[in-house]
Amino acid sequence: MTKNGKMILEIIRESEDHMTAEQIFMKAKEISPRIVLATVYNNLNSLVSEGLVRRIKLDGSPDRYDRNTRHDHLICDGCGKLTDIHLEDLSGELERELGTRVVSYDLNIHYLCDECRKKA
Amino acid sequence: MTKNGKMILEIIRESEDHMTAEQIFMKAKEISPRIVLATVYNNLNSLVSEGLVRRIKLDGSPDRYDRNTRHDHLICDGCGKLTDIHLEDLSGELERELGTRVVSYDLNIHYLCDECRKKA
DNA sequence: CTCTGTGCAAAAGATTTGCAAGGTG
DNA sequence: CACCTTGCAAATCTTTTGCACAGAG
Repeated sequence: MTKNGKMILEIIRESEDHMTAEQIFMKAKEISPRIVLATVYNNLNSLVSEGLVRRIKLDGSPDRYDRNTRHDHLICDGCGKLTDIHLEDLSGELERELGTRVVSYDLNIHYLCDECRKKA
Repeated sequence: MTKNGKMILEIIRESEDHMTAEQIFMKAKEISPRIVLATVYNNLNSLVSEGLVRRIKLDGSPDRYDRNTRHDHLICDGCGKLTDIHLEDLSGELERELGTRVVSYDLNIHYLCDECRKKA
């Protein structure tokens, strides 16, 4: 793994929230000012295909990147806030129901967070 | 609902597969040759926010549009094939676990289809 | 007559690519 | 020396927007 790759993985692992490529790029520039956005994208693509990083596709905003430990996502339909939750792994159950090997799955749950529920 | 809106909804409802905006545009042009891609996008956005159509975001290819009946998706990581499956509704279970009202959820299961499994 | 959807062209946003150069082994 | 990542700029692809007009109510 390259220096830039390591740095980007580290940035993602250390971050509390789910960063966009742009945000990762900003952080990376603090460390290595000559880095360029394309390099961040290249590395993100590698990290995703190696399975070290997870890409989250959202409606109406750029992709987010997340450390790849098994968990699910709670998405507020009001403000777009994205939160990690740790539900039990459904893979076994899904495999039984489907009768085929499951590589992985994405479970994104849409809800309204407290603030947005109050407003509505 | 407008004429174009109805037509586009009809195209999506009648289609077996999960079409891109471009493909919907092609079909729409057969019916109404002066229609323009932007109009298709506008209508798709309306249909999605009215909840009549579901938008599926994929990695590395344009969004797909799907009739909005509760179901889940099987995505082959080899060839990208997208299939509908009908698992039981998990909303109740999720609400119990999360202790909050669930608006909806997306469950996308990654696997390898028969052909891709043979190749691998 | 007014209002909203439409066609059109152009813009915007996100991501990818081609290429030359640089660093590492 | 050979290779692969990088920086850079430009391209690409998808989707959105501004505007003038047409058609429906």
